[in-house]
Amino acid sequence: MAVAKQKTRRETGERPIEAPSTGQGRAEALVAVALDLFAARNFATVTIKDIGREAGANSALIYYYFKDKEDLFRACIESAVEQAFERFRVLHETNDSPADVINDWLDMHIDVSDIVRKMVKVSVDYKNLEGSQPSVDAAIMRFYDGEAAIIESCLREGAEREDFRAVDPQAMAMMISTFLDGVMVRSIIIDDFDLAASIKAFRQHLWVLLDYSPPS
Amino acid sequence: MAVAKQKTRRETGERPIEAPSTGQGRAEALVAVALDLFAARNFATVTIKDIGREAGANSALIYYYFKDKEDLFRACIESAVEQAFERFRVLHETNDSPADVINDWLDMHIDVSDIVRKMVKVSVDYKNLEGSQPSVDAAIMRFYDGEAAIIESCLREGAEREDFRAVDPQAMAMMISTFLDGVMVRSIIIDDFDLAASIKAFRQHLWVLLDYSPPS
DNA sequence: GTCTATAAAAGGATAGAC
DNA sequence: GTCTATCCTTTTATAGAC
Repeated sequence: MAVAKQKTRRETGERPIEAPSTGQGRAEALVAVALDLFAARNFATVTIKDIGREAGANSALIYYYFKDKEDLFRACIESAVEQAFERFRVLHETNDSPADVINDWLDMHIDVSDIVRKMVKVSVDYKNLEGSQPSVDAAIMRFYDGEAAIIESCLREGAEREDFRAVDPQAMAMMISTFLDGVMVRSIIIDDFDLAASIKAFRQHLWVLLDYSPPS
Repeated sequence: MAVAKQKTRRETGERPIEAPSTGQGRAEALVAVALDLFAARNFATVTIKDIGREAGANSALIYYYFKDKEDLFRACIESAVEQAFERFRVLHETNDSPADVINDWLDMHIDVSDIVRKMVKVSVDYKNLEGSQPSVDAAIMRFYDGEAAIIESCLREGAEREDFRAVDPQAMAMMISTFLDGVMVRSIIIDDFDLAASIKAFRQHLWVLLDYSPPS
């Protein structure tokens, strides 16, 4: 079969990612561990026992906190969206100029690319499950819609302030976020893909499109 | 488990995708069927029996033509790359202007998006298998390198002919193909994503970057 | 809450008939 | 070449002790 299989901690001598928690917080710890595994492999290849082992708990315990494997997976997706979105929210609350927000935004995709990559990976994987759960679909769309809304508002405000050329904000926002998704897949497919360089080059092109001269 | 499971043809009343071939061509037919299934779901969730059923053959027959499931999967990836690349090659041989080639290129991603999408999906999935097969890695890289080479040569030639503004061809080619990858993931993740509109909007932005006025 | 033990099912792979 | 039958392993999920 040769599906990549997680080695036991005993085999590798590694410590578990999180100190084994008990009681309160255990569910969250399981979700954190499972998300990492699901993102690194996928729903089908990660076993309940892998998750239990990595979390320092017995696999049967998972069924105490979650209905079944899919229920845990849903919790993972929602957690990933939540994490990624939280970063965005913080960014959006700063009162920087539109150009600064877009800058930070792109930087964020460099700095915390692993969170966004996990989100993309797990979202794709989710489409392999039958019976899309409304709550999960909603979570994924909340991420994408939220992303679009933030970029769009920057583009609008930038145009009003005459920092940017006036463009169709919706189309431009779509292009930006689609490109960022592309960066994430590339970094999955191609081992030595230079994510940071790719995003930085894109930024330059974006400024040209917006007719914006960044302060050197 | 509730992983999306292919219904039998008997259950759905559907006909098999290809008329069941025998002898010569059987391996190719198996690859074609398997590629569709692997792209629609993924390596782990598609079973040998699913493939046999859909191909109108007994699952044991697969082991006559292929060493194991992974061997078949490799053949699928190579087939997907081959198909996608073949389209590219034909395009590149036409003697249109650089702008025309880029235009056709983008159009091609609209027209045969399913082939490219399959390639992206399967390439991502491939990373979940342990022990990357050099031949598969080579096939995937051949696709991406080939893509980059074609776009780059268009950009260079366009700049020479002064159709385009002179830009860093490598960086620009990378941006274009990364965006196209982004379009493919989006169309996987978001059900009602308008792939054609997204690529068309991108084309307009691209012309701005290249300072090119397309003939209306 | 957490563990041990195990039931129940599914899937990859093979032997051997035709 | 293609099929039938089946072995063996893995994996999800549960029952029940602690």
